[in-house]
Amino acid sequence: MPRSFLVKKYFSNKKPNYGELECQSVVLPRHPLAELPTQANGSALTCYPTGLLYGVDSFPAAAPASPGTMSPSSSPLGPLDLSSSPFSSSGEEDEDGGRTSDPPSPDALHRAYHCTHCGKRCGSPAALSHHLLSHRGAGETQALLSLPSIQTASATAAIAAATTATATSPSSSPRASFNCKHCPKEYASLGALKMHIRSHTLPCVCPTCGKAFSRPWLLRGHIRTHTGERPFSCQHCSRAFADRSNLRAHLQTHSEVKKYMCGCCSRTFSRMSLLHKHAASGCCPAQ
DNA sequence: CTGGGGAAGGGGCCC
DNA sequence: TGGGCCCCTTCCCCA
Repeated sequence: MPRSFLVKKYFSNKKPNYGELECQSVVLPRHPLAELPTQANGSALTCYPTGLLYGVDSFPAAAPASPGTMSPSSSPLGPLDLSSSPFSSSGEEDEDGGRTSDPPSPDALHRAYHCTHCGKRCGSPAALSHHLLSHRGAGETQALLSLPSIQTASATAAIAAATTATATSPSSSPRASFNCKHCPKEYASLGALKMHIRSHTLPCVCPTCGKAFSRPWLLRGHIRTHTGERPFSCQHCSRAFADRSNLRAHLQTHSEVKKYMCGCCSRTFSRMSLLHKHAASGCCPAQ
């Protein structure tokens, strides 16, 4: 999920204050990515990823082309000021140190329309998206329909092979680029590419059920589904959650004014998915 | 149909 | 450079 348009680190503030979770306001990008076909469901991952078929991610790898860069003013789904929320812990706005999905500033948006490959300036996200296609060679868009079997035990070797074999410099790019061997994605750093490749090799295997994950912490979260551990408790009710993001979503249910607002009817929702459903149901037929 | 919970994916940042 | 953690987002399922 391209989220690079989210400038999360305006200043350093590593430790989150979960008392502020309820009063965060976020951008409500209504982007077509939500309608893109998704990858294999969970059941397909319950065994080693032998012979997995990976769908072609035809979406431009460069995040700025994501519709998420659209100007908030262009969307009916605008940010919502929740300063009046009854569960606001402090009443101060944006206390989270920029870790929210608040709309990027106009200046940031302006910068987002620059091609990360050649620096070309585009007038709109769509123009940038179209321009980015010019950087994509035919070979890059090949579908990986027959990914070689990769046992998790050899994941490290696979990563090494993939990175060394794919660290290339696109002919049209002024700087080094690292292309994934298994999908069309490309990254500016080797580390980012290696991180991505883990999503193909899935080196973290659950000892209980054998399900494989790309990151150790993903595996830890999964293990909680076996152990029943729920370390994230709601301060407003007795509920507890295994996942912090789920707690964050739950906290929205305690707020009278949810942070995802429909720009047409001003209804608010606790989750963006609910807002998307609402929009798709015909509230905003022009959108 | 809507709202909410559970589970998971993945990029970015910090150490 | 890599691990750990951050956050956001999505899908699925159920009430």
